[in-house]
Amino acid sequence: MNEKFFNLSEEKQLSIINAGYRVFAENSYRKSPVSEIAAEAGISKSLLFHYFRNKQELYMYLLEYAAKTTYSYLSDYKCYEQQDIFEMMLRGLTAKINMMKKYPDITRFTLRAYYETDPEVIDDIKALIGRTASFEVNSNKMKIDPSQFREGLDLEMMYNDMYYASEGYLWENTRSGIIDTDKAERDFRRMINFWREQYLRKEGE
Amino acid sequence: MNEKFFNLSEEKQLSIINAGYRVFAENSYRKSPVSEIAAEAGISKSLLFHYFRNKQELYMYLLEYAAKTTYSYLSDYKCYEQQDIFEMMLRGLTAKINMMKKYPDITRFTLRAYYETDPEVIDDIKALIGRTASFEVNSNKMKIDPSQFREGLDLEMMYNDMYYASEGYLWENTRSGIIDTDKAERDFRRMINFWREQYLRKEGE
DNA sequence: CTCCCGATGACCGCTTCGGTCAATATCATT
DNA sequence: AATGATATTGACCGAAGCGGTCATCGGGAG
Repeated sequence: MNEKFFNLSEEKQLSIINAGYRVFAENSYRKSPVSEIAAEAGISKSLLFHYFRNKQELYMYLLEYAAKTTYSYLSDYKCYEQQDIFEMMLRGLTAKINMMKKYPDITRFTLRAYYETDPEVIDDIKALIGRTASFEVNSNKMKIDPSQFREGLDLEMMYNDMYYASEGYLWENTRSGIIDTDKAERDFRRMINFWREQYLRKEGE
Repeated sequence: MNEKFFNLSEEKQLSIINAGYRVFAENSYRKSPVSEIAAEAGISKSLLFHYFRNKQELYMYLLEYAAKTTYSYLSDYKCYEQQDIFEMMLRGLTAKINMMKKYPDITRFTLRAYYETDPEVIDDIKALIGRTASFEVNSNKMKIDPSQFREGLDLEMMYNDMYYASEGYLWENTRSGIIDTDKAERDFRRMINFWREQYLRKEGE
């Protein structure tokens, strides 16, 4: 790819990147027109092909950028260093929300990439997945002290409930395209407090 | 549309309908090729155009069929007649799961239709939504007796939690295309029992 | 043998796509 | 103002894919 892309203002770069995420998130790789990305980014198709040799290169740049970005957000918010599972949850969700503030469609893009089957990109995608997947697994490695929770609580079910509810909320509020990130953050805080109230052992029990 | 379509065996009709749901669920209306639907249904494109005058008519048939099917499943399982909120939840989810057994992509299709913007179909879609939306609203009309729940429980949060967790589970297990419906039903039962345990007032409290 | 009809492959005109390129607009330097 | 280098574009191309049509095929009933 052309190094001149990095000389662009961050704003311009962002508008291209986010246009790419939007279009590739909504259509399969093959049916995502480069022209639509260029138009949405406010530049001509020719110029876009000036920065990226072809469609495949553009796509792969976006994919790798997404992986790097996701990892850096997760690191910045110290999601996996928490011992308190609620705190971990909150940080993870806050990280995600803040990432979506800057890259509204990056999550949908990544997800669609995960299931992409086009022969032009599938090999590279799988390679990248294999290279990055190892980070996410250790979310289950947490050693949590059962004594802090209510008696008889099924911890696995608790985790499932919280995980699925978060995913469900995000999905429900993402699929229309735009999400009110501030409201989402407030809702998450409320939700996690609710879970604390529900699952944690009460004083004197 | 051509009445001869209804003379086909149910199996053949199903294969056409489900092929349509799959393709229209994965691409926007405009980018969904009729040829792909025909191929997946195991018939020629010409024959498909023999049953449906054009793409628009095929789409609208699928959409109305989806609305009718959804309504009939929800009715059959008596989802909205329940007084117990957990029972209502279970029935609603069971209905959905069983519908997906027969029509694996109908939910994704309906959802995508909801956000479709193509001028060729948008007016008809909105008309149909306006005609059918009135059914779904009354899920909130339930009069539930707060005394059966744990003291101080935020009922709205409880409902949100259950709703989003269900959506999250379905989404997480649907997006790959195939869902193990039997496992999903077992998981839902487990989940709802977990919620009962969590939210309901215990004996002697 | 023939009539009928379910079913198809070949085909058409049109649009859209990825990608190129010559030409223009922009701007700093002299 | 002239020059040259760079940023940016619109017009264009060949190929592919699209929705939709139609002449034709094949097989079962009479």
